[in-house]
Amino acid sequence: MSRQIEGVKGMRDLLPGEIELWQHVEGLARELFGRFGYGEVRTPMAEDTGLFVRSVGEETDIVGKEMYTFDDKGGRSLSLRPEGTAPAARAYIEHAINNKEPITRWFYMGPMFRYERMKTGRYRQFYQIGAEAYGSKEAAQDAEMMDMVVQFLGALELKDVTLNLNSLGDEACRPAYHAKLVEYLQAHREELCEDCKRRMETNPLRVLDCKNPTCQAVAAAGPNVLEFLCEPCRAHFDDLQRKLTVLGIKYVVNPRMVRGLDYYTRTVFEFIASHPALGTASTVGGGGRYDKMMKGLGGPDVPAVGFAMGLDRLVLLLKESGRTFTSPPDLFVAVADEGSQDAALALASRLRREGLRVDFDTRGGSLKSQMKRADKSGARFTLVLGEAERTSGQAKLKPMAGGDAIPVALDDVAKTLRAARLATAQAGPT
RNA sequence: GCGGCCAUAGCUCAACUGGUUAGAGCGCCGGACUGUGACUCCGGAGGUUACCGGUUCGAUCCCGGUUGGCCGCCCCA
Repeated sequence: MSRQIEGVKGMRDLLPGEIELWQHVEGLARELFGRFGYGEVRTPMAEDTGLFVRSVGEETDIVGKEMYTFDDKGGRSLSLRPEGTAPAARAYIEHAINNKEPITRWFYMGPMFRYERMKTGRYRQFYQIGAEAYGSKEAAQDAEMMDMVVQFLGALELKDVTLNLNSLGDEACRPAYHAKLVEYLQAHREELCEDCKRRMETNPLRVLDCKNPTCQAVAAAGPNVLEFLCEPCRAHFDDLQRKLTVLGIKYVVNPRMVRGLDYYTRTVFEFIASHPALGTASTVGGGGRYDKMMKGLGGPDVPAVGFAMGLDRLVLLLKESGRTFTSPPDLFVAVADEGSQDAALALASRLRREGLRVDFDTRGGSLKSQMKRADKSGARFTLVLGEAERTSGQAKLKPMAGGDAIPVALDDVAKTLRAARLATAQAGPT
């Protein structure tokens, strides 16, 4: 018995009706990021597994248990990319971009893959829009990038998104904090939940953002990462906050925000949305500075800062807002008699060549059924083409929303429709 | 990876403690109205009740497994 073939768990199809939302978000990103001087890059979906192990970190959940890893026929270990920063860095290094220009701004969008349990706003193939800025260690670069995200979320008209900010220090000051934190946690070991007892060994920073109330209390009373920052890190963080203020960007300093990727130094940030539809998937974007990663991958010693947003979650919020982004046809061409089929096909072709969106039922059928189809298509006007129109060269544009039909010469249809479209645009969105 | 809930038409859901031919609304197609959609009325198509197995005279219903979906934990986008 042949079983129905289904899509892979956690990977879904995006069909017309929904895809317009995705295109809207992607289009805004391309336009806006371009304004900030970011150029689009596309890297392969699969990379050498070692790339992620060395950048994201062997002990992270992402690398430790969420990667789609497989051997190709040549015996190489490949992994479907679980995030976009490492592949972009690899490309930057491989093409020796640092020798060509001092500052490089890149953005990317596309699918990422993580093998994990699905729920709202979380999929095994999910989509990110991200950006990376290479070559500047200045806080101004961090601020510019956050400004770009803020402007982007604004363009999407998404409300109730909070910017959370923190600094994790660098190789000069982090070890001291790390040691102090472990020492503190050891002393309070019995108050922590089971997970946190384990985290103490594997990744003590993670205890800081445990959701367990008791753990939160312990963490809150413990050493504060910001108080351990060395002078240069302190100055960088202060500078960043000053610049955000200059830009009018609101933020919250959250000294207990850590992130699940090991490559971050100094600045880390997250954009958190409060909409209930997201459930526990409230982080719509996040990123930070990774000044040491390039060198760690065997590349040049180039500082960088980057972020990624979850396109799936942005689309979810946009869907909740109830806004629609479909563009219905300008005109539906209906055929009154079989003898007019060819003329209708040719008319539609001509109008499309002139830039209009034209729908046309190639099956023909009764005029009534074509009218139903025209109604459903959402077309603003319908033109019925039959023998009478062909001989007279005159037709009528029937407004589907109601009102009087507009008489029009068959040669002037495009002109008339464009004028109508303009009139609507000037009247404002409805 | 752990815990809980769920799966009937394209969609949202029915089917009385296991009992003939699994229904409705919406949607789709056609007609009433043979050159004009929406509203109304009439008709039609569409199901191996997710899949596999078990209990039973008999399973959409009870049991087990598989697959998929939802929620919490974990983690993240």
